[in-house]
Amino acid sequence: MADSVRVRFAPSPTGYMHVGGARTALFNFLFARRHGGRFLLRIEDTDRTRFQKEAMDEIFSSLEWLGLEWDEGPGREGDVGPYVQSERAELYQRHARKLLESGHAYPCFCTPERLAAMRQEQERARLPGAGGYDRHCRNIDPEVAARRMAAGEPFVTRLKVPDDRLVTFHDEIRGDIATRSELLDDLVLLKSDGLPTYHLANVVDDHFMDITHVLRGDEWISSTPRHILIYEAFGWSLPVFAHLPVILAPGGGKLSKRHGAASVTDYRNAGFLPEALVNFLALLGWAPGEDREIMNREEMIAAFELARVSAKASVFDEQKLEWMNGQYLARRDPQTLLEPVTMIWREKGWLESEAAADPDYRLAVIQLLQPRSRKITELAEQAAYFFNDPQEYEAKPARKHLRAEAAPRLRRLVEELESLTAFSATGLENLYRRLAEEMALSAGKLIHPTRLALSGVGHGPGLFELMETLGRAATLRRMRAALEWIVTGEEESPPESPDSAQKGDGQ
RNA sequence: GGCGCUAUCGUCUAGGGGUUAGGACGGGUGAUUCUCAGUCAUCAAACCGGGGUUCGAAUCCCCGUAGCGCUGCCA
Repeated sequence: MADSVRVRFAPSPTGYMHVGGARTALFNFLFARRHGGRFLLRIEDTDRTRFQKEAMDEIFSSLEWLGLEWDEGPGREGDVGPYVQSERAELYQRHARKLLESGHAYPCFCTPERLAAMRQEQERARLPGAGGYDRHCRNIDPEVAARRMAAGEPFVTRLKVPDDRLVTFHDEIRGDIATRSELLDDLVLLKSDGLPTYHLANVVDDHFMDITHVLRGDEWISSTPRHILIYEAFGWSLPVFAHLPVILAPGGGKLSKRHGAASVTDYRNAGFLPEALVNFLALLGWAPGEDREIMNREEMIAAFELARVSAKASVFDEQKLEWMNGQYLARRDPQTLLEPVTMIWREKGWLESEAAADPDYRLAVIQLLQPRSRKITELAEQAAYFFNDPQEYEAKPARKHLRAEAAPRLRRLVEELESLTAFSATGLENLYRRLAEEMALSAGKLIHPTRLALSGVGHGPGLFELMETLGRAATLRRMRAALEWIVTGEEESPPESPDSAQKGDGQ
């Protein structure tokens, strides 16, 4: 199985785990599974100044939450580890030395100051086609260079980029891409701190980790010719390349925290389900070709093809994500929602009552709200009246349904409800229908005032299910309170906005 | 500035020389119903511009324009 597929996701632990990164990881994962290959995780932490421990933890927890299990990587050692680049420094140094010895690279003693001045000068002169390192150290006499190195003078190792070469490679998504080598400058392979740059580490690792397909963000397209030159310098064979399109924010531009949510953690906290986020991300830049949208993991794996990945950047449409999340939320086993939703309720301090302590009660509430919520947070927030009697009534429906004429009807309902034997959804519905007929009213004239009395808002689950869940005691208590409110004529008081109960995004 | 990548409804996309240019989200309308959500039905909504190739171009080629990326001892 020497030539079976091996792909990797190689994030750098320098910040939060962006959904774009998650999508790259997902495509790698799907591709590996599709071909019965291996999905590796490699941590690219060669920039010590930008390294963040929390970022590393976030990479792990985000991938785990999304269910993107890596076959090899930190915590799951394979034959080609370690999988953290800072632990492989010696390997890169050895290979940089090889290139120095073979004449493919040379030491560069230029100071950061000189390089900055050089760049400034280039900028000023606006040299067409130039730019990049000016090869100042490329032709230092080898003897001199060796002496300076031995003397401990700091240096970096640079690749000796050949002149006048056409560097070509095939991208599985975009086709053939060609670049003239003289447009590439002599890039740094090994930094003066002894750690490799991304370019060197990436090539060396992909080679020794037997990576067969490099699927990465398209910001790497212009680096790929450099990487190819490095492969050639070592005499190594090339992996297959495929550059994935980027994910943009709605206005265009990078999706960042400024747009609200950008990281996997943000979406998790906002109440999204991992399977919904995965499904949504999969469809950003890829389409199975049939008009399918909702797909589980196995279906996505079975259908995934690189040839069907788009080359075009796509905009992250949160509304569609919400719709998709709602689809998954409605179909979720309510039992699996109990824990996350309870957590939110507990934070809100809604679980004080005896009824709320009962998991069966909470489960019933979840089932009632499930089909009318798009996010876990939204579901949780909608449940306020299941735990506390309404303190006020939504103004608009209250004006309509809690008028003076509703009072006698509510009074009658209270009487009947006190003695109703079957306090169940069907029993309640029968009662309401019967009374409506008896009183020569439409059922709505009874239903709406009751809903207001019980929930304080004009929308929500079916009234009879609501009553059954709330139970007789709470139902009667709330109806009497509403009656009191009507009688004491408080109707002018609540100047609250008609839809103040909306607006549901978790904080 | 240089180099590169990209370009179908507002958004995600299907299609790839001859199609009523299809689906989904969002929006409109209607049905169901006690409200909301859901569901179902239905409507509006697109081939960036200009040249070329061709009997015929959204599709192939070129140019332009726009967006994005790279141009670091960052990844």
